[in-house]
Amino acid sequence: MKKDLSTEQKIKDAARKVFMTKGFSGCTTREIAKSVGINVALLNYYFRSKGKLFELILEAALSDFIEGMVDVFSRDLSLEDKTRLLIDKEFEFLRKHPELPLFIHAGLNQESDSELDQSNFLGRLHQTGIFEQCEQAQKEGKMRQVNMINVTLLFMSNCHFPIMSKKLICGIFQVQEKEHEERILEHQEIVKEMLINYLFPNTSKNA
Amino acid sequence: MKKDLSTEQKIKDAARKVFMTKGFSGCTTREIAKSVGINVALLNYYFRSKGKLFELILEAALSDFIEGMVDVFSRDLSLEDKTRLLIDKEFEFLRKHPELPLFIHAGLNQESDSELDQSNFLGRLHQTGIFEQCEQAQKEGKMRQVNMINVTLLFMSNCHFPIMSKKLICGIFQVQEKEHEERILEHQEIVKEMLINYLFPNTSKNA
DNA sequence: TTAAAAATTAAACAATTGTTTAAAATAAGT
DNA sequence: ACTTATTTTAAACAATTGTTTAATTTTTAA
Repeated sequence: MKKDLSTEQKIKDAARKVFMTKGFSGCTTREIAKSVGINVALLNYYFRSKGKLFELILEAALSDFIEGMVDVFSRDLSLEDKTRLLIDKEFEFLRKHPELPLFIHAGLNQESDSELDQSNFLGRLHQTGIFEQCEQAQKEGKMRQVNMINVTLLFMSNCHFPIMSKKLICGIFQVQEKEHEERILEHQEIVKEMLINYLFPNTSKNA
Repeated sequence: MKKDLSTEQKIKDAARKVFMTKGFSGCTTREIAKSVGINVALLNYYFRSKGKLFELILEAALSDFIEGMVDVFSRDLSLEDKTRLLIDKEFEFLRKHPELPLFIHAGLNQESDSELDQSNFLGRLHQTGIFEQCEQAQKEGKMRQVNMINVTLLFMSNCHFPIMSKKLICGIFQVQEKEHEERILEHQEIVKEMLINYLFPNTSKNA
């Protein structure tokens, strides 16, 4: 149905999959090459080194995640609706890419110093006007007075952590994958209600 | 002042530090041995292999974390007070061991199948009577009807994630360590209020 | 003191690592 | 058709990996 991608893209796809599940030092260049069906040397021909390839994948993963936020923030919606939509979209996205959050955090710790600033993710977020919208709502007393970093932490904590802690939760509570999925589904609703209630206390006193 | 520990313990301590910051496949046995000041072979003399040593450290890390919860749950306090105390203790603990959450999650993913059940963490939690206390409170309408897995997720998400996402947050928002610490300090209060309000909606309508 | 046990080391092991070199195959351009 | 780039490979490179063996030092105990 698909296929016939360029060799360069096929390597990227394979590297993404392998790096995601095993981490940078948890896999070998030969492993990646083998999963594409090419020679190891070709990997260094397209990308200069294992490290360079990894940075590329990590950067793309981070971008994917940020763009998801930008997409929601750019819409013409109330803050409450944006919050709800963002949480729903994020859970939906993470269900398809559950290994992403752990990969990003482990990956950032791998790199000596995060060259994360050059991507200008903050700029991308600013462009959406989300910060002004929050500032305005806070001025009008519609939104709780909370720093935007803390707002981001609230959102990310409650969306990302439940997904990335699957093994821990299943291990501690001795439940199977099936029940975990149900709990996550319910958690999605819990998080929406809790965050909306906390961030916009006046407008949503009736649950 | 201290020192004079057994060689076995010194290896464990060094391994913990190295594994925590670099992960299992991100470091070498020689690196650990060197940081203790011993020969590589001695590491395999006390612990049979790198993998065995790692499992030991991971197990201990998980235990540390669970025991913190058990300690709080075992006290004679109301659920609200236990929640507040648990969050405070957890943030305090994580400030001292910020690399712990990421280490645990990455470590669990490293292992083929989590032999996490044999530790009987669930049993340790049950012994504290926390589940009965919650069940009782939920029956009396004092606590929101939420599955204990979801309660745990709420607690862990909001305590662990803010700490483990330090590099990501500092990278995106272009802030230094100092400001991040301030945000975390504030976040601790935010999480306490938000969780208390959500889990015990009737008793704490006045913030 | 001396013999057995435990702790520690140096050296070697085979396997694997990321990367490079030089040759071969394929594609493109004329 | 022929020459030149481009893509791909096989092989080798030196370095590093976890682990083991055998010898040596240190401790224990009789």
